[in-house]
Amino acid sequence: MSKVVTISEAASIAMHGMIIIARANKVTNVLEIAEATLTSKHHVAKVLQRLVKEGFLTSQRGPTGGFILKKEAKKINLLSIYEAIEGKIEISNCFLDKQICPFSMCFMNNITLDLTVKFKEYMETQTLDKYI
Amino acid sequence: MSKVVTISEAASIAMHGMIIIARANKVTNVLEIAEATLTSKHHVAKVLQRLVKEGFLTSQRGPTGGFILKKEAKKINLLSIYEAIEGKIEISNCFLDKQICPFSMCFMNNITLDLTVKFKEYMETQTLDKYI
DNA sequence: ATAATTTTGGTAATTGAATACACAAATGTA
DNA sequence: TACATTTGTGTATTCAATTACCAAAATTAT
Repeated sequence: MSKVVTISEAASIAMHGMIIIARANKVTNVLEIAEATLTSKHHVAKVLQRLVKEGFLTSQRGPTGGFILKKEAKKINLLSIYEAIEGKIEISNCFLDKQICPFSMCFMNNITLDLTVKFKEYMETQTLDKYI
Repeated sequence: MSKVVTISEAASIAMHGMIIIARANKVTNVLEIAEATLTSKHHVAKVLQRLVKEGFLTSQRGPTGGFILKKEAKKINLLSIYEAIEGKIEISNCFLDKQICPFSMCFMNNITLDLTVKFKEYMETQTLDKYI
């Protein structure tokens, strides 16, 4: 079994985690998110740290500590979360990063490009408030 | 820079290689394909061997040896080549392989599934004779 | 103050893909 | 027959990305 459309666990934790926090509407900690997403708390911690640095979350240490949205749910879309973790999605060039494609017109570019653009467009429409 | 639609070098070599062989319409060896695809001959060798075992190519050892299509170009599509290398493409289940998605209706399944199906459908229409 | 809790940040371990290598087997050519 | 060439097979190494772990810093509550 293979996959063409791939999303790392990190990106998944980021997006699911942001939705969980948006829904909770209160300070939520690593453990709660790890349990809700069925992933390791270590990985969740690392991803949430990143989201803090990127300005998506505010963190609070100590007992009763955790994370809370820094911006309105309506103003955060899934694409921005995804790209905060993975880096900007590439929408051009050879899908294998060859400088010179051995074929004058690469047979694959069309389909991979097309699907990537569709993905980006969809993700951009998905704001967090749609999942509350 | 990140990617959502990913294709391994192995799968790329397989598809490009099959097109090169189809175009050449004669016995073609590892080195010729490695040079045309700008990849390592070791990797090419490994991939072509797989294609022989999977019934896509016939191999010929010794000087003047190499590989040639086993079936008509018209009867080979890119999807079958891709899946011969990567395994069948998964078109269902949670994109993170969780048995239980933490959300009643996973927000991601729709888009990843949709794109994967589009990819499969497109690749199935692409027979080798279209690239000769 | 002390203890418990939680984030933070650095490092380690794991995984999988890609690449490299060596030698055996087959085949064509001189 | 001897030699050069090419595939076949197995293994080993390298490399990058992902995931896991651990100790330090911060904060709250008792």
